[in-house]
Amino acid sequence: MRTLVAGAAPGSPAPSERELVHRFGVARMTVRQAMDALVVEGLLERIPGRGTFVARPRRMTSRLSSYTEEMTRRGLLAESQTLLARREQAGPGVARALSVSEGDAVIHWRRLRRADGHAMCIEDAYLNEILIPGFLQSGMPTSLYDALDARGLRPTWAEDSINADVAAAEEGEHLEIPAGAPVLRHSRRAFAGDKVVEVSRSVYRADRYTMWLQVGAED
Amino acid sequence: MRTLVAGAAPGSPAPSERELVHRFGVARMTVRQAMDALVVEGLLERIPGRGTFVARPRRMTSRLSSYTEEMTRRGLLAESQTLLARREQAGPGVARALSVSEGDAVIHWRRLRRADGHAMCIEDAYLNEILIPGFLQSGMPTSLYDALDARGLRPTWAEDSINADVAAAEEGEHLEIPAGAPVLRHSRRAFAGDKVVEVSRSVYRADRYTMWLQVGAED
DNA sequence: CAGTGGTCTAGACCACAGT
DNA sequence: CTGTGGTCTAGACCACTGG
Repeated sequence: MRTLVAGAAPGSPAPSERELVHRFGVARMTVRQAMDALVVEGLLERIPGRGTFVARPRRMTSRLSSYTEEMTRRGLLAESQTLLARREQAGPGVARALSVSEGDAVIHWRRLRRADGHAMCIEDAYLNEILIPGFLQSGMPTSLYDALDARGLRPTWAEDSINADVAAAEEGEHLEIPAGAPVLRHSRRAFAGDKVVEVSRSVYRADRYTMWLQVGAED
Repeated sequence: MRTLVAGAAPGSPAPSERELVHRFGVARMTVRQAMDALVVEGLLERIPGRGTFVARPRRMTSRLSSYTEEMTRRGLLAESQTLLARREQAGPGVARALSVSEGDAVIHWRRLRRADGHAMCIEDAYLNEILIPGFLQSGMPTSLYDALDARGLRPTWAEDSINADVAAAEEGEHLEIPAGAPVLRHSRRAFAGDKVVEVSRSVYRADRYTMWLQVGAED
């Protein structure tokens, strides 16, 4: 049934409901229910009195993308340098954010991230070790989200907070900016289903990074 | 029909389809279609073999909200002081962002925004005068988004960019911070359908404002 | 005008929950 | 077992579009 839409160009007409009734020998309500599913998926568009058409792809609500994906999209080469990767006991803040108990084992992964060789941000990621046993031993992956994906834990949504601040001294050293230079701080709780799979705090050089996002959905 | 769901607690059962058939004297397909609409809206949840229930509110993909709505949600009183409201000719940047031609008439509206009486941000909004004729003459509304809504132009999605910076001298005067203090800059192109209805640049005091958003969708 | 989607009827059989 | 939603049939009338 989806084959009707498979490679069709946006705007091209789909077969009419009554034609599909004859072609498949089913009732029109049945045809309509099948097409309804494609309409809510955004693959088809009905226009009363005219017909049903292949919809132009709807603008997506901002998808959750990793640093690597984001930089690649900007045409930059993403690199990461691990500054720290170890097992820790969750402190009160991290425990609450990860929805674990204080003292539970978490993985703390700090990376300096570069784009085209230039220091861009420092990211502190915290992961629930229960969800990804053996993560540290298995060799650190390049992309955290890919690694989570391989375990069926790719985050699909997140709660983010963003604010402006100035760099602390040690942050400035890694980012190659003076202490007190403006930075963008980005905190994230990333979810797969209703499980928190990642909590992270990132600090970006304000002179090199502007966050882009699309909010809300078209229609 | 929605009254069936109006004040009901999440998880409470809705009347069964066959009961509604008897109550309203319509066919079951009709009842199902009406309920289907509520299901896709996320108000009802079907459980085969058990019944239909009032759904727990779905986590929303970040909705587009105005400053007023956002502050209200935080429990703060939003206030606005108009610093400037006039007709201008679009410069190159604003023209491109608003998808109009350079020199076309645009409305420029600058406001100092407060929360609980404290200076929070300065917002420069640009509107396409073609879309909202007589806007300046009709008395400035409190909420821009409400005013657009009344004209059927409530933005449903936007392209945002966010970065960190330091306050310029005149910004600092309005925001009551020294020049050079950290600020969050937020630019927005807001759309209703595929029409750009608002282009804005806001500058927030970093010490008072953290942006919160939810990105991606559950499921 | 003929063709389209939008809506509706009055039944039917199925798989599945709970008792 | 009964009741639920899931699916389906074979029609029907409507409002709208385009030629």
